[in-house]
Amino acid sequence: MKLTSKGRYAVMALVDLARFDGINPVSLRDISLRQGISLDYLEQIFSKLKKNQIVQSTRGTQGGYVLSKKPNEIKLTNIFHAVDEKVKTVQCKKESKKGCNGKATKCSTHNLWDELESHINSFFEKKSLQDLLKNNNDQRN
Amino acid sequence: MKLTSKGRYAVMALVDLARFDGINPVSLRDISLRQGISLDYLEQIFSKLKKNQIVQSTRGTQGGYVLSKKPNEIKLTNIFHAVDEKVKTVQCKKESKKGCNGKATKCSTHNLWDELESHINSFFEKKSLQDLLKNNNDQRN
DNA sequence: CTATACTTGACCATTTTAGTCAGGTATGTA
DNA sequence: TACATACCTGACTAAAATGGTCAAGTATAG
Repeated sequence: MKLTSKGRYAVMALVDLARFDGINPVSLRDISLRQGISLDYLEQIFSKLKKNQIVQSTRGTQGGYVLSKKPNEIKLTNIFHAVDEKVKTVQCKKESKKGCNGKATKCSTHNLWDELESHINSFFEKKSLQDLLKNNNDQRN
Repeated sequence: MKLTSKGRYAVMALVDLARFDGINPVSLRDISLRQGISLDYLEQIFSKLKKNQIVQSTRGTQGGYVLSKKPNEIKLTNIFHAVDEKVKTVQCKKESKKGCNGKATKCSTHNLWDELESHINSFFEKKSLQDLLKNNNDQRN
């Protein structure tokens, strides 16, 4: 099991965005430099965040991104969901109504993954961007 | 995030092993047929399970595998650990004592993954093979 | 002695990941 | 209006992980 970088980068970038929120929107270039994430990759990620109404963009000189909501209203679930970071436990290849993999019954581990998914999702439901900010006030880059 | 098949197969095979535990050890060939898992792949998996003292093997005709402990003593943690199924949250590429990725401080998501790991592991700590058997008494293949 | 079963290690096709690259479009400012 | 800045889109790709296969054994019960 693993978490991919895309989800981690999304969270890092949003924390950065929240922290440097001010008069002007924050440009991806700045985030790229501060967080050490490729600009091109950030654009891919922010494109998805925008589609999911987590951030808003302003074009033109001095443009950039702003959070759509307050940090405490943005749950990690929202972020991961936005960047297609799925908590996908290994599914049975062919799942029918009755069973898995062409068998007549469900495989013995079927319920297990369902439970695990709930368990993990509940973790991400509880955590908001605000929670991460609290722990990192002293970190400016 | 995802769980790989190896861990799932290991659990499925052990559930099968526990269920068909009898006078003779259970051969991998039987498990392979019942669970629809490639024999060669099962051998890889059981080699690791054996090294971690989760199963014991008997060679020769009518040989096979047996659980080393009772089903309620085998936690899922043990199984996943044995087959190298790590709950690896994405680590920072270069983590030093003070910071990540060559920076002076820890990255903003660092603690998050640690917490998540604990959260997931606690789930696997609670579940034993016995728990899975209970839910699947009616499933004979 | 031989069939069965475990053991080991090399190998590989496919998929996913983590980006890069190229070529846009939109807009604030001078 | 020009132009620099910033967002936007989609195609492409090297490297790693995944999910196995294949070959060649060794050990032992009967």
